Amino acid sequence: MFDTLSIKEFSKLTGIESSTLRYWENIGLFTPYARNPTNNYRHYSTEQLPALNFVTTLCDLDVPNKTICDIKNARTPKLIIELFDEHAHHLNKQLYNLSHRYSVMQIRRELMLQGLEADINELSIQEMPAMAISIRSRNEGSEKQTFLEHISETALNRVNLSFPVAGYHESIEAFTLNPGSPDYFISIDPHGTDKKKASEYLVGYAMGNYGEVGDVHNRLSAFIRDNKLFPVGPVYTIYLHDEICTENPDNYLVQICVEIFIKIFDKIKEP
Amino acid sequence: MFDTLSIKEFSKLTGIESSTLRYWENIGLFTPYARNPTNNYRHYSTEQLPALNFVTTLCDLDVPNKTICDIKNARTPKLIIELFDEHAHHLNKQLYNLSHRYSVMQIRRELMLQGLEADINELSIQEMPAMAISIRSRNEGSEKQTFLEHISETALNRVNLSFPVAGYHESIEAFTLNPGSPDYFISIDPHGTDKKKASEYLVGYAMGNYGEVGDVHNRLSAFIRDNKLFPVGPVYTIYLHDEICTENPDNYLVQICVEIFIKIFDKIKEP
DNA sequence: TTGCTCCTCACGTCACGTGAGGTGGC
DNA sequence: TTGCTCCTCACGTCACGTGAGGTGGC
Repeated sequence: MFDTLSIKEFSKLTGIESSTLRYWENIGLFTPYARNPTNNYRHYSTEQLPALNFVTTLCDLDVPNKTICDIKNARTPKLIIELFDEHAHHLNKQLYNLSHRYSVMQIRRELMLQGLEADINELSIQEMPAMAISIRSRNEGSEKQTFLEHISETALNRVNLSFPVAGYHESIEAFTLNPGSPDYFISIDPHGTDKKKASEYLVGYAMGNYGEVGDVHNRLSAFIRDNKLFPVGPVYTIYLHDEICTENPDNYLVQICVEIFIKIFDKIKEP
Repeated sequence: MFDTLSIKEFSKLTGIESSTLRYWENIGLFTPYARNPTNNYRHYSTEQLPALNFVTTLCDLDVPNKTICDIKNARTPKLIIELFDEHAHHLNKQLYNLSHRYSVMQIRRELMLQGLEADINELSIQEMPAMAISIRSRNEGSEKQTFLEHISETALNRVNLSFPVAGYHESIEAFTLNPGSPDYFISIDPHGTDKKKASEYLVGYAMGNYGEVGDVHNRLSAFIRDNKLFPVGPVYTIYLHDEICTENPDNYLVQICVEIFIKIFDKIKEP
């Protein structure tokens, strides 16, 4: 008789917990090579490693234990190919979901940090890099939606919702007129096919629930007037802090970016 | 008072099962907006969607319900960033595992199909494309390992094991001498950095447990002699059917590929 | 009275993990 | 006698799902 391993040794060799090995025996998934007749100890053998590999490989593919049991004694290449085909879709979906969640986490981390580091009482002119976004919907019709109405309408689409929400106003005038109802609702989505242009922006902040921006539109207008700026492009309202990181909507932090004209004179001054 | 939704309506809006909503209320994770005082029905509101988004976003990141409960009323950007940082590693590992499993499934599917379509009693000359592999270990020393010994020694490395095992003999002579103990053990790993060369191969098959090839080495030698072939390269023994798709080791199917010299005369004849 | 939606509460499920109490051989 | 490894068996865990029995308003 060749070498045989105790449950502890076999557990160490394979990385599978003793409790799991006992459970797998109970449900008939994987049985020890033999039992010691006097003390009833389990004995495993290295000859069983291929049999174990069958079990762990299918486990890893999220095939239920019950199914593995059922096909164990009847497995054929045809059957396993069919099983794989069934599970391919499932795995693919999981893979997509997981990478999506990872993106959500990363972009939210980034925005939260920006919020923490921002001087939220000041207005400033910043050169901002391009940022991928995706358009959720155009906000048109007789009654323009607010952020909350938009969120309510698209609640089903959880994939979209989990990326931070933002608004897009076509001009500073549109923003000033109705800060809470942008012309487009967008998502800060790193895989989005649209872009927030790399450009010079006048940047301000406001705190409050979705759509509430306090007096920031007045302060922005005054700043533009005083500094003789030329706001040219759209206005982005980007929620850096939202329900994910604070309970009280009064603490939501929104960044307002107004694209401005880069004065040619300043440009020339640069090296 | 504005519009309020029944549990069924809210479930439909959000895609979350009624039973889950009830469970989440039980553990204090997510509470309805109000209750009807007479019949005790739950009422939900669209105003709750951000609060729900907080819960589902963290759920999606595999944060335990208990943890979500605990931080719900104390969440701050700092805390959430810390939580994300903790989970980033976890998610990354999952992502890696999942894509690995997908690869395992795909390559196994491919090999199983090849096994099903092969005429296993015939020898043939085939032009085979390059195939990515990875070297598991060199098989050297006084006593050369068999496949089973190798599998036993590397059992802990489940990631490696789940790819199909193959052998690499440096020459047809080495293979004939000891078919069950190759010079290298390799994995059929689509992301491997090594390669089975694209070339013309003499291909045969054998059935049986790891290392058992019956008389195929004799048949290969005879074929080479009769057809005046020049075996130049290594010999690959690739398990197309193994423990994953059949219980009885007698049914394992191994493909033997002997790289042969492509006669220049034949080459010139091609268009 | 009949449907209908909702309610509570207990128990089931899946794949284990834990812990109590006991055994065999050095 | 003391450790040590192993045993069985019952119960716990996590995040729900299911199903029985009952209620309120049309």
